[in-house]
Parts: sequence; C-alpha cells; structure tokens
Amino acid sequence: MREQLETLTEGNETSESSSRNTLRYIMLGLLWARPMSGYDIKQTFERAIASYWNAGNSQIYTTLKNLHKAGLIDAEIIVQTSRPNRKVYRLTRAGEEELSHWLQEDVPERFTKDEFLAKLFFCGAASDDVALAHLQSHRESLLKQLAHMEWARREYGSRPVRRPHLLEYQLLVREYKEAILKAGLEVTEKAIARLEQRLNPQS
Amino acid sequence: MREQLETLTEGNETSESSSRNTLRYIMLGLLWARPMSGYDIKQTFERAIASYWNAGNSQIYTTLKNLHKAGLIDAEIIVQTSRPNRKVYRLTRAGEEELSHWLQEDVPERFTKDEFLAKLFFCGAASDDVALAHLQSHRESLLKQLAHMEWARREYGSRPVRRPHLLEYQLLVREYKEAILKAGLEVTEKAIARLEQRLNPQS
DNA sequence: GAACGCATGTAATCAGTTACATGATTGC
DNA sequence: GCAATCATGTAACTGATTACATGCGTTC
Repeated sequence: MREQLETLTEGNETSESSSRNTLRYIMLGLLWARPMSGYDIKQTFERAIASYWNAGNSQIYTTLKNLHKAGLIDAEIIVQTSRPNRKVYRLTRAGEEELSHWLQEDVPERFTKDEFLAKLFFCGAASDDVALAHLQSHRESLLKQLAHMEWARREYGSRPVRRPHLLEYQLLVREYKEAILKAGLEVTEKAIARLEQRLNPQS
Repeated sequence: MREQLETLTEGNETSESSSRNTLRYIMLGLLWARPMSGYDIKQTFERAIASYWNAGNSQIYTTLKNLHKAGLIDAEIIVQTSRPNRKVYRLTRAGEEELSHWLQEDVPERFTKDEFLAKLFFCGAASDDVALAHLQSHRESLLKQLAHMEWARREYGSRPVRRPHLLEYQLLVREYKEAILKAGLEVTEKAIARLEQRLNPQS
C-alpha cells in the first residue's frame, strides 16, 4: 500500500524507536508534567485522558519498569507509615529527549476503532428494537462522558499547575473531544427520535 | 473495578462466546450481507468501514480460517483461469445465530484510542510550530476522510443491494461519522487560525 | 520492463486485557 | 463487619501489526 524504499539500508541508529507504543510516550509526558507514581498515573488517566486513551494497572506498572530499565525515568521510594510506600518516578534527560522526539514526529495515520458504529452498521440484520436499545445506551454513554468532562473542568481546570504551557493544549483537546461528543449526541438523538416515532406512532 | 459474582460457577455452556473479538462479528456481518472472499472483505473494509474499523490481510485470512473451523461459515472454491482462484465464504445457520446474538448484546464500554489527541495533549512541552504542523496534517487527514466518504456515497450509496434493510443503518453510521469528522474539522481549523495569528501576526 | 490489480496465506512480534495476588487504613 | 481508597505488581492470554512469501495477467 505504501512503498518503502530500502535503498538506504544503513543509518538507522539515530533513535532506536520510531513511533507506536503510544502509551510509553503518554507516560513520559505525564512524568514531564510532574513526578508521579504508577497510582498517580492511573488516576490521571481516569480523570483527564480516559476518553481517548487508557491503560490498566498491569500495563502501567510494566511500562514503568521498562522505561526505568531504558534509563528514561528515575525511581525514588517514598516511605509512608499509614499507607503503602510509593515509588515516584521522574523524567531523566534522556526521557525528555525521547518525549521531545515523539512530539515532533508525525502522528501515524491509524484507523480509530469504534465498536458502537461497527455494531450499528449491521443492525439492519436485527430488529429496530435492538438498534433503538443500542442508540439509547450510547446516548447515556455520551452524556456520561460529557458530564465527566464538565466535572473535570471544575475540579482540575483552573488550578495552578507546574507546567502552565501544557494547559493551553489540554484545553484544546478538551474542546475537541467535547465537540465530537456533542456532534455524536446530536445524530444519536435524531436517530432515536426517528425510531421511536416509527415503533410507537401514537399521538 | 467491576465485581464479578462467581456464585454460579456452573452453567456457562450457552454460547461459548461473550462479546469482544469484534472483527469476527464484523466479518460474519459482511458475509451475511453477501458471500465473499477474503479479498472482497478487505476491499469492503477499505471502502466502507475503514474509518471506524479495519484489519490487515493476515488477520482477515486467519479469522476466516477460524470461523470456518468453528462451523460459522462454509467455503467454496471458485476456479478461475486468468486470475488466482477465489475462496468464497458464506454464513451457515450457526453463523447467523452467532451474529444475531452479538447484535443483541450490549456494546462494551471501552475507551476509544486517539493518537492525535494524545499527542496534542502534550504539545505544550514542544513549540507552537510543532503543534501547528500536527493540526495542519490532521486537517488534511480529516478532509481526506470526508472526501472518501463523499466518494463512497456516490460509488456505493445508491445501488441495488441484497439486503436493503442494512442500507438504512449504514447511512446512519455514515451520517454519524461525517458529523464527528466535521465537528473535529471545525475545532481544528479554529485552532490553526489562532496559532497562525500568533506565530505570524502581520496584517 | 515496471507498476498495479488480483488473490492467498504464514511466522514472529508487540500491545493490550483479564485474572490473580496482597494488605493496611479509613469511614459507614 | 463491609466497602472504599491507597498502593504495587505477575502471569497468561488474546488481538493486532509487521514482515515475509508467491505468482499470474494487464496496462502504461
């Protein structure tokens, strides 16, 4: 599909990584913003990132171990008495470079999975009731996501942060995500109205 | 996170599958619409589904083999002279039931990855030029996707099909996808304008 | 004679999910 | 006494990508 010129087979030692592995870079980015433990990272995902990326604890902790082994982050154990100890990680110089390299790289054009649309596409093979139920629960899901963004905006939107310049792009991302959620909601609600009309044409 | 009651450990022979493995079901759905070869399936992905799901040839062919082994599809070899032979698959009764079962199941709430937003989120750690470049190439990508949908509408939108009832939901999916692409485009263009203004404030 | 369309696959690897495992403290 | 929050991980598995492998016919 895309031709790959292999005329220059040598000379690829520059950086030993070329995109993908997005999670690694997201985590580097988070640790650039401030030093954090695996637990903190998980929290940040849930609070601020979950609508376009997420990871389970298992993946987070193994990735932290990898990043540490690769020398991109340093670890420090914070001893606590009435709570389990924390391992707090912070970016090294090499980690900063890796992050900056990723930021400058083009975003690879990979398709975005959407299981809802995939199922809806085939709803003609089921009944309209089934389609309606999916649309309704999708609407609930969208409303929940929008409510969560609203909550996050209040809770974390206007607090002093260590990296103020990050805030601007975080707002942009939120604006983007909110816009597409709302656009999806509109189409969903119109479709629900149409179907309800058809299935239940009283009044 | 979600508790799983294991009080009823027995009794799970009903259907040996419970969601996930979306690709399998998409392929069953496509074969329900009409019998197809792996090659046809790949084409259909590219033409009609690629914006919210896709798969490489390797995955398509191995999945076809699995579905066949599971008795959900039948295979027939179509001998051709001036072209490689084709293996055309069609749904069995068991396959239809599996599909219908999936269609009635709730869509599991899994987050949707978006590498563009993930990178944009951290663009405060780079320069505005970098962010601008990403936004511009994202705009191109959105325009390309919209153009492709336009093309698909003309090419495949108004032709007789074996399963006319499918068409309605396919149109809805297209409408949905188009709406969110346009919403994203709008935000992207506004952000580009803002950045260009800032980086290059002549006139 | 190069590139493209047709047509099918295998092997190795990587990313991501699920299940499992532990344990103290705080609030209801 | 029960659930939630804090806190860190390992092992097994499944889903998805990348690289590799083949080969004929048609069009430029």
